[in-house]
Amino acid sequence: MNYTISQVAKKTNLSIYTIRYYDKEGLLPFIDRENGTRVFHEHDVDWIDLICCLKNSGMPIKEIRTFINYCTDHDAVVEKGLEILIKHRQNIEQQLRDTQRNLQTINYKIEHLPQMYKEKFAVGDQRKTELGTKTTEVK
Amino acid sequence: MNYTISQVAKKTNLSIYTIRYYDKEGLLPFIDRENGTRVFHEHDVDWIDLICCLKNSGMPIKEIRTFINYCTDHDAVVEKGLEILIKHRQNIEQQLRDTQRNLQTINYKIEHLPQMYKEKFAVGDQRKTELGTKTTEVK
DNA sequence: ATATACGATAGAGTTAACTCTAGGTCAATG
DNA sequence: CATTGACCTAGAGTTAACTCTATCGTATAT
Repeated sequence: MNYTISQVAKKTNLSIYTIRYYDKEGLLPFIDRENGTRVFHEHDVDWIDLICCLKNSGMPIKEIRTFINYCTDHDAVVEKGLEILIKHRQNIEQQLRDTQRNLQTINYKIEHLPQMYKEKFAVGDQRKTELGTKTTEVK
Repeated sequence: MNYTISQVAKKTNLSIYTIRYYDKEGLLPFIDRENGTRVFHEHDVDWIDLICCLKNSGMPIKEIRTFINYCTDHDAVVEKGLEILIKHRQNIEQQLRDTQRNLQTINYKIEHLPQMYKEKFAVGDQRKTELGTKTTEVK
């Protein structure tokens, strides 16, 4: 089964612009052409899915191109490509930890926002800056 | 205890440029000045930490400004600010799921890369594209 | 035969988030 | 009193990743 660029756009949730941009940037050197028109095969979509995973997890286009080059270069082949994926997996694992920490932080901040507000911005009987709160508030 | 901009830069791992940029963008309307020079207090660093958490978890500068404006605006105050944080927490929870999915995907792709390579790029007794494997290939 | 639709390219424009440069103030030091 | 170092602003420059425009080619439908 073959696909046109607009069909692949739908399947991958990329815009047609983006797919052509990726091709221009050397991410899709394996796509066939018929009279200049791109022809996508089933397996191409698997590769594009991989590219999307790398992009979604923050790998820059240039590095994705390096990865694809390794994969299409018959000397380096899979080993070098695998090396990149395995290294990138560590990034994703780090992202996971970072996001978990962000979640903890925001939970803490949600709890403490009223107090942070009071300490810095509250007006009324107290002064506006923490000079005023220093009387009631101890660090 | 007061801090200069370069001390805050070290504490927060932001560059001096970035801190001034954030100020320019209205993220730090609460910073005091002495003869034009910024003076940072302890509580300011708490607020900058919150800003960093929001930024690290993908909130755009404009939205962070909106949040800060709510917090410094004595009419809207905490409720509106809390609303934004609570809504943003959902984004972070989504990021967590997305990252977990990315991790699964990359694990799968690491396992299957050799096969993906064979299917699309392998040479030898077979042709280079899948045209060879289907003999002629019909649309 | 012309309009419509879809494909293509080259290259310009956009956006976010910095990052840096030029030029200036001010306080302490030799 | 000149130099050094840290601060300031305005505004220009950078980078990544799109996103769009202009223009063209081809095929099908009316």
